[in-house]
Amino acid sequence: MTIQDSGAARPAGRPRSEKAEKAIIDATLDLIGEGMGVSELSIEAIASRAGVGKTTIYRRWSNKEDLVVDALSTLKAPLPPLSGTSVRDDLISLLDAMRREAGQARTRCVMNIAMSEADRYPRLMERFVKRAVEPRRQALRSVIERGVATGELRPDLDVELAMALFSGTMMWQSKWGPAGDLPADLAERVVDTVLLGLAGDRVRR
Amino acid sequence: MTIQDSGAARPAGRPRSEKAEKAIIDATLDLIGEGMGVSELSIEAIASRAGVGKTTIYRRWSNKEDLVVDALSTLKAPLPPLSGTSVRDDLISLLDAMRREAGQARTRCVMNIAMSEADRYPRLMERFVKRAVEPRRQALRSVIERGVATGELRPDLDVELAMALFSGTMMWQSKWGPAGDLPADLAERVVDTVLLGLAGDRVRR
DNA sequence: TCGTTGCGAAACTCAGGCGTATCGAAATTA
DNA sequence: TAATTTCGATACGCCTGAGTTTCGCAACGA
Repeated sequence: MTIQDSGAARPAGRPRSEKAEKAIIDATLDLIGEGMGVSELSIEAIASRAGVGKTTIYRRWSNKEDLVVDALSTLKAPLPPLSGTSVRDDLISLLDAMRREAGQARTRCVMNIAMSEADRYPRLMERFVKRAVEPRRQALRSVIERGVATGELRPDLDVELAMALFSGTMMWQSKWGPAGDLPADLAERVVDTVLLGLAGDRVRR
Repeated sequence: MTIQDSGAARPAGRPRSEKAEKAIIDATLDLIGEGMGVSELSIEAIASRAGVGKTTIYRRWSNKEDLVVDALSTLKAPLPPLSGTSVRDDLISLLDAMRREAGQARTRCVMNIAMSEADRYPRLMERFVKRAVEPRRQALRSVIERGVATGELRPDLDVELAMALFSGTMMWQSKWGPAGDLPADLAERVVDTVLLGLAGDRVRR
């Protein structure tokens, strides 16, 4: 029985530095947050930014894509708590979380990569979608389906189309809307506009 | 008075080949259409694809960005004719044009570049927005404003928000929607859903 | 015919980045 | 203390691609 016996036997030699590992991931996300695409990222720049030798990177990841996959996987997707009192309130909570995230440069840059480099790096996207996109999509779907069930939303509603309405509008605003932060009441205005419809009660088909 | 005196005096020597120029632009757009980002594009690949020497490129453009700016500037933005009979019909025409364009690989790749590389290549984007985005945006705005004026749309409608609703939804569908072509009736369904609202006549605020 | 300019092809220099190897120092186990 | 492994730093060979130069030929005006 040695002093250290937690789980697998610790191999001889100097242990790997967790600090270095974290610095590498952080440097990668930093550079992505400065607008670099995956192809512009260089291992040398990451090593330099992290204050680390290239060896330390290659000892852990065999190439750039593996590193980026891991780096993006660390991005959490903390969803806002939903009150559940009304569909309108929950939708506003979800969309307002999107609005706040769209104010962060890093989030915007990651979304850029997701939007444009999905075809070139399928492994990367697969994990990113599973980790970051799917939970949000599922939350939005649940709220909308509940609305249909409770009668707050039309019974014949196309749920997928409704999801595209909300997500697409917020995405569009963050990309092509007014520069700087999105207005604080944007989520509420989007939700009310979508729920009520552009025609108000003028159109009956 | 010489034989040739049309406008500026023709300089001595072999004239530049318009065919080569066209081949260079086409090759550039081809490569973009195959999913290449601006930074992945190489002058060598363009020259090779165009069947042209690098000299012939550098004689016309001083660097890659200038070439890409010119190449994207040649993309026309033919807007669909609008019947003007109803706002609903015109909206469907506009959105259906978006849907059809989203089916072309080249259009999707150009949009990818527009979405993700705007910050890195501001000159490129400035011209592209002016040439391709602005006309569509203006057409959509006109239709919506007309709808407000005629009473087909709510008088208190936020026009910019409405535009984001339509554009963002179509964009979202083309990027994250079902693989392959978008369904033929998508534009109509989006327009009717947005006009009527998700709540139907259930919500009065 | 002669001078000029454009053509494609090829060779060139230069910069940057990849992935590997080697170094002495540091951290750990035995 | 000895053996082992990682550390950051640095150098290395290699490749890609930018932008330039040179070459022999082609297309034009005079």
